[in-house]
Amino acid sequence: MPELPEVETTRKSLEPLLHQRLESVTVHHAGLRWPVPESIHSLEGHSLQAIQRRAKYLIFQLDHLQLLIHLGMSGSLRLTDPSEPKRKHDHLIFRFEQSELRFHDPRRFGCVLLHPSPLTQKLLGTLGPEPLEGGFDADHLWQQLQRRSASVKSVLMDNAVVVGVGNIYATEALFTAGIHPARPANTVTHSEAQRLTDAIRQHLNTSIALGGSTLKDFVNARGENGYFQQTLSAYGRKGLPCMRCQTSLQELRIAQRASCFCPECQPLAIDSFIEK
DNA sequence: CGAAACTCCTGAGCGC
DNA sequence: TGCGCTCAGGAGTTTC
Repeated sequence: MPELPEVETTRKSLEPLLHQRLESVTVHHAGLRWPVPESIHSLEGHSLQAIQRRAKYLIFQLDHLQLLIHLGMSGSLRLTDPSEPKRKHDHLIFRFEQSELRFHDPRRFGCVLLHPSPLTQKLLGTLGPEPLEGGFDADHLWQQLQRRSASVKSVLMDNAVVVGVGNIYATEALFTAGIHPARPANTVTHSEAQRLTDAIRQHLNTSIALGGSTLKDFVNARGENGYFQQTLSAYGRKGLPCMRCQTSLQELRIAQRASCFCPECQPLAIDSFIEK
């Protein structure tokens, strides 16, 4: 699933398209998260000037027009030779001068939209700060956590608080910071918020440095797990020994999402963490 | 306003 | 070999 590091890696990998002219757009399946607009064809004939990322959105600047793409749960963008046969779930094909860009998304949770529009302005307008930029720090996070009684994990995953922290990074950051995922957000101390902030940045930066290795679904030609998956300490490790204390990891469902944690390293009871 | 449930979708994994 | 089931989950929408 594309997390922020995968989206950033995708952005960088598409730089060969810069300054190429978009010859045509072919829509094979318009039924994404929102319908692909007919006006997508207005991009034809324009040249790609820049590719930016905001949260998990990619924004393609084509002269004065902007294309907004979100990869959802299962989306990917691939540069291919035009002679390569279309794969199942290749929903859009952007034909540039030198190569083709194909939007592939089996689950169709992604979207391809022209920006700005009322919808895209709403989508981008409610986003919180980027986790790797200056607007995100312990003060900001702590203030946001203070006003919420929901679990700290669900607040971390709220895009209005900070963008780009999905289930994997929230799970890992909470483990690293030693905070139980079900802790009410407003019980998190400022120093814990500092640890969380540091852990979120650390995990995102590490993953970007590894090229945003695909996580759960990735298996290489020899059937081995992806490298980044082997660096995970908590996500998907229910029943396995904690890498710190060997205690068996447990799993909760928080806001409909699997949440693994170490009951020793991430205590929930108040007296447990006050002693430390 | 916040919180929690619900929704979209397909492929993988499993039991039979 | 294949059927039916469950699960995975980003994030907008709905309901309270």
